[in-house]
Amino acid sequence: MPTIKDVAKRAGVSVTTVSRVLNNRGYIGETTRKKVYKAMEELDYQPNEVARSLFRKKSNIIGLIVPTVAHPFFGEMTSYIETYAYSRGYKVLICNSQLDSSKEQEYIWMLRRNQVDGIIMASHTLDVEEYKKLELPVVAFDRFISKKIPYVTSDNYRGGKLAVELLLERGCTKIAHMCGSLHLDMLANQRHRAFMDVAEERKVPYFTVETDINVFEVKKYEELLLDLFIEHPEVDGLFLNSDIMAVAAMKVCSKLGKRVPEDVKIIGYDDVSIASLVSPEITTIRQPLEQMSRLSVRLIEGLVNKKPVSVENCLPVELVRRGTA
Amino acid sequence: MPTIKDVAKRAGVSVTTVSRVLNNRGYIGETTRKKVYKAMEELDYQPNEVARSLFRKKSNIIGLIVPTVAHPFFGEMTSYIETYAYSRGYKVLICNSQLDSSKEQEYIWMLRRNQVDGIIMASHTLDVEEYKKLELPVVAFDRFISKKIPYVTSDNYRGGKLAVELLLERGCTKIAHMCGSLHLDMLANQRHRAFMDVAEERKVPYFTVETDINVFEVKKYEELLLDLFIEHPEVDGLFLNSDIMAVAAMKVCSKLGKRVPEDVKIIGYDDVSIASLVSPEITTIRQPLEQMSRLSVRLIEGLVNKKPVSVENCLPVELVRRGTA
DNA sequence: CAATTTATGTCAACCGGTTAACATACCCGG
DNA sequence: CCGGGTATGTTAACCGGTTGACATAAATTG
Repeated sequence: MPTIKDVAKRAGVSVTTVSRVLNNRGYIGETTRKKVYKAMEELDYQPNEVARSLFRKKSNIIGLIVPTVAHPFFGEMTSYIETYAYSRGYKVLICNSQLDSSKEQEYIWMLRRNQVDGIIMASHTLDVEEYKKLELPVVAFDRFISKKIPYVTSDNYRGGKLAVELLLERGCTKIAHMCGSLHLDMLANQRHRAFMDVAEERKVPYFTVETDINVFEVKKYEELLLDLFIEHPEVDGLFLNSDIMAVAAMKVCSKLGKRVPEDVKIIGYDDVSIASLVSPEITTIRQPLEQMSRLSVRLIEGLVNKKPVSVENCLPVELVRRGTA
Repeated sequence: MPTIKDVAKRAGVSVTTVSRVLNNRGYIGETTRKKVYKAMEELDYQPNEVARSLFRKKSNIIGLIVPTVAHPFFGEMTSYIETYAYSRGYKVLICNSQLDSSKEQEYIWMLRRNQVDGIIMASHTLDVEEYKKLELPVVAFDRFISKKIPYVTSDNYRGGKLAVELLLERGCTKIAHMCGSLHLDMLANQRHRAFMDVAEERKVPYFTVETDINVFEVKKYEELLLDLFIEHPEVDGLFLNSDIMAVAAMKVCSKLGKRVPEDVKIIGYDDVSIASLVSPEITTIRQPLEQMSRLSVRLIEGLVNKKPVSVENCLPVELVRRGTA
């Protein structure tokens, strides 16, 4: 790998001059500039960003911790985040925590050792205190940690409300909500809050199916839903916390000979691309994932540049009526 | 952020001693070691990996270029790669090229500037020459570039063969294959080769549906398949190059009132998790994605450590019989 | 023509570690 | 008591850039 010295030698100028060309500072003559560019080209030179990062104390790298990028929601989110971050001059180090808190802690340490400029946390299994200790810019995705740590979310309560209301509007009389662990302190739990509030207010019997703490195992979804229908065959409305769960629900219904939406109405969440790909298409609550992703990056940028940023960033959700409810 | 100097001062030892503790080299007394660890803990010190990378000329970062991590196949792959890489001491910088060659080129430059130890390329839209120029360790995913560049793939020809043979075994009389651009020089194109070979040998009429060069747009899949059925309503067997396409195919069939598998048999490819989640479950050709991912990382490691590695790495595929064929 | 402005160079320090070379000193065993 | 292993320190160079201070000289400008 050629270094700046090689470039200087080849162009017949000093290292300082090359650096000045590279960073566009100070006076540089046109001919010199051309000479330097030519030398760079001939040597196929590219500045060593590691050296630059060291000096500048800025790596232009964002750490992104997700449960797993294999889950379509986080896959899409990661794609949006990386694409936008790149357009802003940032690179993304990806971390799959599997919702395992010791892994999450290790990743945080690793990111710190690697001098990332900030961390977007879409997995939070640690105690609040651990996050507060971080002197790094941190943006939480879908979780409130403290008044100091900005977070991005969408209107989960409203999402939950819209979902149940749709089920009731469609005439459901016994409904269930399947969600992730309610022990993890995530704002997504507000969907369940809304679900219960509305169900109770309308005096509709309801059930809750909580998945394991550390699981995106789709097989598990099926089992749990099967159990639900075995215990409560009269359930005729299902609110699922993700579209993936909704797909699983459709399968379980089909297995049990229940027609969707005739016998059972199903409403998912997120509006990932698979939701509109299956048949019937899944009625769902759409989170503005692209906007949320971009906003996360902008918040990190704001923190990095010591600009004031708003702590609470809640974007609206939208009911997408399709075939399953 | 505390530096090694702060630790030295606090522990009352020299910087060299701290470094020796950190790197476990030379003689260190037990009491000194303890003092140093204690100081590190008290200061919450972590060594600056940027500085270390600079000195060692090794970043322990792998660049991963995929078309988009939003596609389940690449999402799952990325998850496997990152998890395995992390267990081997590597971090992963993720790049979504969108199958856009100028973006791909930019990402390659970026990765080089950032001194990654190697690149796993699962998107290759550039001319072969561009890749050969790279002095970096590169592993290609599903593409043969040159005898110098190791690649990981699975037995695409066999996969294609298994797929068509299954369709024929199931009695299909008019079949079609939907695949990505055949202009991108990917080993996945061998599936189409096999498809045609078998169809011709068995004298079964067949059609090819080629998607656009730069697309994972699922809407497009539907349109193309709809067009296919409008032009050739007698098609009764569909081989799709991904499970996502297969899901789209099921939807199109359902729209047209064709039952799967009774009227149309469908076989997908990859066996991503969604394949066994929809109903009916998708019959598919399984690529050993986890093994392929791990192998890619090991190849990078081998190249980094100047160990001899085999150029051709083709893993077996497997027919997974499920509900759609 | 003097004063600026422009253009470039030299030199050294710095970012935060790592490492080789060399010095010193203690402890232990033969 | 000498020699070698153990333990630690000092110093300086290095990784590949960046930057400020300062010097020099040519080109512009008023």
